[in-house]
Amino acid sequence: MNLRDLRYILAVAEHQHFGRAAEACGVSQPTLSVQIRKIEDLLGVALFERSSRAVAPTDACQALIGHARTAVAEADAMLAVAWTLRDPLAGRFRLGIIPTLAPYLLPLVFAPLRDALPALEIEPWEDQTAALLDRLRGHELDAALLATEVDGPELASRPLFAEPFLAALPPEHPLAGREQVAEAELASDMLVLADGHCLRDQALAACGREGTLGTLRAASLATLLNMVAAGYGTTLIPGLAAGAAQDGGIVLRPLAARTGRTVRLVWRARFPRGTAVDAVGDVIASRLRGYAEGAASDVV
Amino acid sequence: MNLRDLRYILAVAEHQHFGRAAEACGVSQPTLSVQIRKIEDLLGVALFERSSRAVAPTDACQALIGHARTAVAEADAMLAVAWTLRDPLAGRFRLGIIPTLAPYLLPLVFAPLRDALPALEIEPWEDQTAALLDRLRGHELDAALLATEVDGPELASRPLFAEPFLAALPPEHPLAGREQVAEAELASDMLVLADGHCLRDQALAACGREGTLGTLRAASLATLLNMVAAGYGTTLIPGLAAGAAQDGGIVLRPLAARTGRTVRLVWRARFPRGTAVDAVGDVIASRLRGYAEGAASDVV
DNA sequence: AGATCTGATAGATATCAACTATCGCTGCAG
DNA sequence: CTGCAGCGATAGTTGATATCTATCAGATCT
Repeated sequence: MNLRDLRYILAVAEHQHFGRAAEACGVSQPTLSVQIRKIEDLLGVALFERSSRAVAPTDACQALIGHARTAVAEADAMLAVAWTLRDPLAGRFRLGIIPTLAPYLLPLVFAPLRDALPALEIEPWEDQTAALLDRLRGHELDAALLATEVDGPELASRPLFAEPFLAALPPEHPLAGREQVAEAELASDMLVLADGHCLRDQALAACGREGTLGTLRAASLATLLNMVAAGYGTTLIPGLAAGAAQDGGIVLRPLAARTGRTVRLVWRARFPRGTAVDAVGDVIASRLRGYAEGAASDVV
Repeated sequence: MNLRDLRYILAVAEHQHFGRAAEACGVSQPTLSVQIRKIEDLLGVALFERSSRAVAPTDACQALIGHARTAVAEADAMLAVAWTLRDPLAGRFRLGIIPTLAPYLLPLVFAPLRDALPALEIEPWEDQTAALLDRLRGHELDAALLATEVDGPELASRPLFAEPFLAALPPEHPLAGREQVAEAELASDMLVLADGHCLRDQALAACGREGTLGTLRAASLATLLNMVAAGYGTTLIPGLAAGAAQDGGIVLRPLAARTGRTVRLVWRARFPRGTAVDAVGDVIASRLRGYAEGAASDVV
């Protein structure tokens, strides 16, 4: 049995006339005659009593037609819903963001995203890189903003913008007077984030350190900056966080080698809504265009 | 879009695996791949995200699958209901009966019909011939028991049994002493039913009269018999009414020429449930078999 | 009695879903 | 790191069938 068959039944029942029903269905009258006959054979019951002047639905038809109507209506509803879902730039878009990026990037891009993609309901999800990748692979996220490379055929990624690191120093620190700071000079008293933050590994790598110094494992950049402001050491922060850092009596200095990280958009290679991914990436990249070239502290 | 397509979608969504879904649908895996792709093109949205190890339904699929499930369930329900309607000897059967027959025939055939056709819900409808034929043509009756011939290609009929007429006389009537009465002898003082009763015309015809005598237009046989018992005249009653007539101080006599009427089952020639019509006719004819040959008054 | 309207039928055609065979990709294991 | 296995996609063919046009047969109306 076929949805088309059900539509034929409904049409004949409605018009009580094969010719007009056929016209309403956009087929020829013999088509309808043959198909109705086939359905009757299939169901084992006569649906219509034909005479030369009228077509009357049988009791059996009356009993069945409600189901037919519902089935057809549901199928039509499905098409209608699908039509509203056609726009790849509409609907929910779950976007993962790492914690060292979210508080500083989201305020920048949220309005541009809403303006450029009004139908796209972006749901940010903040977590560390590994957790985001797990959720991405598990179809719990549609894309993620990371600061690391990803490999494997399963995921695809695209760089959005470069984010330079800045040295964060207490005002009384010996290096605070410099115009710029060499990465290796921070190694001796640099404070870092807790395990799992990509920034932790990147900061350590930038200074040429492998292991860890001291026992502090800050859970957030805010904690780290407060510790620096209190004179417990130095740290290395991503450029977008400069605005937040300047409030608290901290000296920011560019790095001699302009070390930084690249913020990337990552998604499953097979994710069907590539258009939405591209659009989101475009908006963010365009908002941050020229950021790395300018002075980190005043472009934002 | 097709109900089969919807079943494919449901299968893939359930198994999250094209091969197993194909097996569940009884088709090959390429069939499923191609069809799912076609539906996706038709809907304009991706339903599944395929990777080499897993098949995951998209958000769009989640939004659509409820409709698909309902549509398929309704179609299945339709088939199930149709299966219960397959038996032509089941369901409602609206049977018209003329007033001069119903009170006497129904008590005879109701139990046999119920025993022979337990699933057939017979709904008797009592009215005069013309009204029954109207309802029959208007699909408001499935068949009717009449005592007249019907013609035209629209209706078909079948004789069930012959019903002889009897002369009903007041005990003091001159003819009451006879063994039998000649039809023409009743003409002078015969009382008849109101217009519209076929028995009225048949009684008049049997006595060779065309017009009407007197002003009485009895609405029922019971009225007529009471009038006869009261000595106002004679009448002619159908044989099956003999039982009712014998109670009331009336003399019944057979007619010399054995005049009578033939009770027929009438139905629309195109009525699809010919099996039910035949069965009902068989039961009634078999119950009344031999009736006309026996003595009218004691066979019943 | 002819005209007309109805649904049914016949035969041809084109669409399409199904199959088998095979490919390409991915992940695992020797 | 290289075959091996699993999975979905693709190609090409075949068979079923829904559809068409043309026509028939029955019934009603003028």
